[in-house]
Amino acid sequence: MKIDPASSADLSVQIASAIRDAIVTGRLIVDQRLPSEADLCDQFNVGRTTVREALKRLAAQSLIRTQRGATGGAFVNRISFEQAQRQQITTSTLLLSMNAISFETACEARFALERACAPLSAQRRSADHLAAMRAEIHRQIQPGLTDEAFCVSDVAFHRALVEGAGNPVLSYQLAGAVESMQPLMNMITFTARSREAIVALHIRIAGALDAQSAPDTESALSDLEHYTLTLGRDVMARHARARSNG
Amino acid sequence: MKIDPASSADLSVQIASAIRDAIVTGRLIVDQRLPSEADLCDQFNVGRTTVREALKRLAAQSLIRTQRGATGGAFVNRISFEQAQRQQITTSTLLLSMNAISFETACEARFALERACAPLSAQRRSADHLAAMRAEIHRQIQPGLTDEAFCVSDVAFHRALVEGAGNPVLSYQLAGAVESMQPLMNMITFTARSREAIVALHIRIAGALDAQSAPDTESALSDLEHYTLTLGRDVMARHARARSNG
DNA sequence: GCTATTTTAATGTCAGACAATTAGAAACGG
DNA sequence: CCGTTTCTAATTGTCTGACATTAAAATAGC
Repeated sequence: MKIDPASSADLSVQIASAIRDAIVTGRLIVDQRLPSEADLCDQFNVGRTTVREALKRLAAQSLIRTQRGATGGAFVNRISFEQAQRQQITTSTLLLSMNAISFETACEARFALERACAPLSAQRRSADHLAAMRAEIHRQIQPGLTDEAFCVSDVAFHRALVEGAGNPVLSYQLAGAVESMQPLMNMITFTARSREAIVALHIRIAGALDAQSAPDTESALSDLEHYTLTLGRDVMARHARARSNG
Repeated sequence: MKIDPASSADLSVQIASAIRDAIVTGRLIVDQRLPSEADLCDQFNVGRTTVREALKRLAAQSLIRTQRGATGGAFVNRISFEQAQRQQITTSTLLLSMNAISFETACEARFALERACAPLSAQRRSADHLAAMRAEIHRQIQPGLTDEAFCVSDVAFHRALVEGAGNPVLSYQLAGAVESMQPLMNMITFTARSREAIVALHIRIAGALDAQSAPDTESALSDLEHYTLTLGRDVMARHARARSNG
């Protein structure tokens, strides 16, 4: 592992890259201890500040974890699905909020991805998944439910659908994608009437999965997409009218 | 923005979280300049080292960028699709390589996701996308092509398919997912015979998209999935045999 | 042999200094 | 007055040395 002190790039960036590369290519393996900060200073011929900033960069990406104490140090971290998903969600959420993504585009992507797991979910969903979905449906018809709680329940419903596919990789990718689009979705405020329609579609989806019918699941999801899109357009139109009037 | 000096968590972690929160919730907006390091030291009542480590953590997530000089400082970064995707790919690649994901699981997820954009791609693909796919097919039948180059071309082919859907959000999610699974896919070494079969399926896919037929595209993709799975199983079996013999 | 204490090796934080970079202000020359 | 050069100031990047904190291991005491 070498760095180029003459390079214009910051030393801490170079060191972080060098170590990251060692991890990605497998030269450093999970749970292996990195040299101590002092050793790294010697190896790279830099001050401790610089080494530490490099390590913090890697820690921010969950590539390493650090431990204090006599037998402490920095260790290559086995990244978990949860950690990876959390990072993906913050990145994607910011990406979407900062880049003027239209509601139509987000909605289309979201349901396209979700439909991807419909056949698998229809085939494999367990009784537990169905029960989880129906529990969320039941929550969604409670009269006093706030908009926020409705949205949370909505996410939980769709997550159960995704989990039903029984593929952790798919769950990871889809749940992250769906969740990162949630803020955009949440711009829709739900009238009593629209909640009713959404719950009706949720019931259709749960029923289709219960019957293990992939086509019915997909068509119910498509209908939900179109309905969501309609709701979104209404909200946009109302906003536009409000802007031009006031 | 406040931190708790009594908390067990590292100060630099707390400070990074506080600033991250301000960015995610929109209290700090894109291109806005953060206070200088010295100001942040005063605000949080910590040393400069601590502030700097917090900023490096945020920089590692592409949440901020820093600039030296008189009017320099740390600025909220507008994260680009490319940046976000690069991060997602390194995270996902490590996640998969570190968590004993079976080839079957990865393969299933990969093609499920790719099939998600088949209908959109069939509907919207431009002549450019078709041309790009056919160019890759042409490259793939070159006799002297290395395995590596074949894989690269394969990724490019599928990326063109995904881009054909004309949805940047979908492209971002799918291209990242597909690319992060590539190392697993690359374990397959391609015989001349298997290349031929794969190219034939690529031709079918391109043809289906040319004809704007979503069902044909999906079925060709499914066949490619099954064929890839077969290849993968063969490789695994060979490896297992080699291990038990040697 | 068990418990309490000390040692030790590591990371976490601080303070102060200097280097490097960059924009803008000031000085200068035409 | 304008363009060029030089200086200045603000800011991040790096180094050094010190001390605080933590946690495991070695040691001492009983």
